[in-house]
Formats: sequence, C-alpha cells, structure tokens
Amino acid sequence: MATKAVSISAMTRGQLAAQTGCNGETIRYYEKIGLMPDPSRTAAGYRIYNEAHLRRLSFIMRLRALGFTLEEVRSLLGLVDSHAFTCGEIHAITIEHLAVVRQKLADLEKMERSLDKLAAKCSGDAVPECPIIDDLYPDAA
Amino acid sequence: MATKAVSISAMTRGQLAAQTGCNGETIRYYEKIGLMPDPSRTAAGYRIYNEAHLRRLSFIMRLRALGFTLEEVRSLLGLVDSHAFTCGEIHAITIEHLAVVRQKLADLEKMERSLDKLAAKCSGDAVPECPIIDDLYPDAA
DNA sequence: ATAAACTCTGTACCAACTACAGACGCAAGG
DNA sequence: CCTTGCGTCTGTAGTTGGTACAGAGTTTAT
Repeated sequence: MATKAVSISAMTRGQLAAQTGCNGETIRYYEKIGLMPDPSRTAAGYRIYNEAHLRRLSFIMRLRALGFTLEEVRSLLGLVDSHAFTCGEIHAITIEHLAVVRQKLADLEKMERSLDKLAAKCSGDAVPECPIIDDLYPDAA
Repeated sequence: MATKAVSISAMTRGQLAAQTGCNGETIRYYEKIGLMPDPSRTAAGYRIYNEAHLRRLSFIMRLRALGFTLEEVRSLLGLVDSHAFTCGEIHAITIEHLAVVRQKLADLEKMERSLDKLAAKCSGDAVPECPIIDDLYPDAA
C-alpha cells in the first residue's frame, strides 16, 4: 500500500480563497459572523482549512450566487448542520426565494422599459434641452 | 385683485415627505449629502420647503426609481443646475445606465432559471433528504 | 541573510438609508 | 392656563455584505 497521505486537504486561507474564488477577507468575515467554523491553527496562529471547510464555503457561495441573503444562508446551514430538514421545507424555501427574485426581476423590467421609453424620446443632439429632463424634472429652474 | 397668496407652497418636512412619499429622515439625509439645498428655517429652527424643493425631490425620486445611484443623481443634478448639458449627453447617460440595468436583469434571470431547475428536482416530500441540498452541498456531513 | 510574499489582528470604509435618544416647539382641548 | 400629544430638532448608531487598510509577525525562496 502507498504511504501517501489519504487527505491532501490542508490549506491556508489564501489557498482556500484560490480554490473557491472567494475573497480571503470574506472568509475571515464569514468566520466572524459564524457562517464558517473557526478553523484549527498552526503554532504561529495561521488558519488551517480542510475539505469540509472547502465544501461548506462552496455551498455558501452557491447560495449567494442564487441570491440568498447571509441570514438565509445561516438558516439553511442550520438546517443542514442539524439534519433537521425535509425535502418539503427546502422546496418551500426555494419557492419563496424564487418569488423574491421574480419581484426584483419585475422591478428591473419596469426600470428597463421606462429607460427605454425615455431614451427613445431623445434626439441625442448637441442642444441644451432634453425631453428626458423635461419629463423627469418639469419646470426645472 | 385677490389678496390670496400666490404661492401655497410653504411646507414642513413632514408635509414634504407626505407630498412626495419620501421618508422624512431621507430628506434630512439628502440635505446632509448635498443633494437637496439647505431650506430656510422658522425662528425656532424648523425647516421650510417650497415648490422648488418639492420638484427637486420628485426628480431625485424618479431617478432613484429608475435605478440611478446617488452619485449619478448628484451628477445629473449638477448638469441640470448649471444648464451645462446637451440632449446627447443625457441620452448617453441613459443608455449607459440601461446597460447596467440589463446586466442586472441578466444576472437575476440566471438566478431564476437555476432556482426553477432546483425546485423542479425536488419531491417536496416530508423526507429528510433533498436533491437541492445534494446538488448544492454534496457530501454534507 | 534577506527580500518577497503571505498571514495575523483590529478597525475603518462603502451605499443608501433607517432608527433611535433626548431636547424642544406648537396647536388644540379642557 | 395647563396639559397632552404630536412634530421637529440634533447627532449618532445600526443595517447588509463585504472590502481595504495599518502595522506586526511568519514563511519561503534565493
């Protein structure tokens, strides 16, 4: 049998950052607010991370990319950590969050349409008057 | 001729807030950061606003509703205040901002599609395992 | 040996507000 | 005239999700 280490997972903060694409300061921040556990340390106080940290941070980053807030991430981590969830609960949380995302989409679409309409009114000429301003700031002194 | 006042515009902060839908504290904040001019005051120090304040605050709120940042609002106000703008410039600013809004839309649409896919995988049953979690947090201890 | 690169801690900063605390002011009812 | 209750005043702190130092110590490469 090979004597090679079973785990290749020991990492510094910089290495974890490089592996995950997460900013190194953000890792420290997640520890401070309790999303990431305090890692073990070298004699000199340097953080040492392992595969579990890597997987947890990746999970957090995926949730953030889906638009979950840090509080939502915290509560999802709580459910997973305690194994106290059902598929139904997770589904419900996902659907609820989807509704929030769709509301933001609707808001942005409204902005887009308004901006588009405004831009269309405009001649774009080098004249010191503009229908956009007339629209948004009527009678501007 | 009637002796009735030509202007009915004198307002307290609370009245301006009610007229515009802007939070009263936010009005104070906009004054602090220089978006709104310092209003005149009563002998007791109470702010007094007029129609010009009302129109200016409405303009700011419309720009905010279109997604412009306060720095963008500040610079647009600068252009309008100094009459130093052309229709072409305003058009360009609008188009640039539209691109930012569309990028945000694209990001949110990506989130929406991902969440939709995840939700579809889920049985929604009362079982303590979930394909969403398996997807996002593989091998969660 | 020494320079470069990394890490440590704590703190300050960003947007864009919002929410107090504690002290006044003001108008209406009794 | 007095009280009650609301509005307003100031300044400061909190929010979300990080990012960016300063100044010190550590590790690595040459």
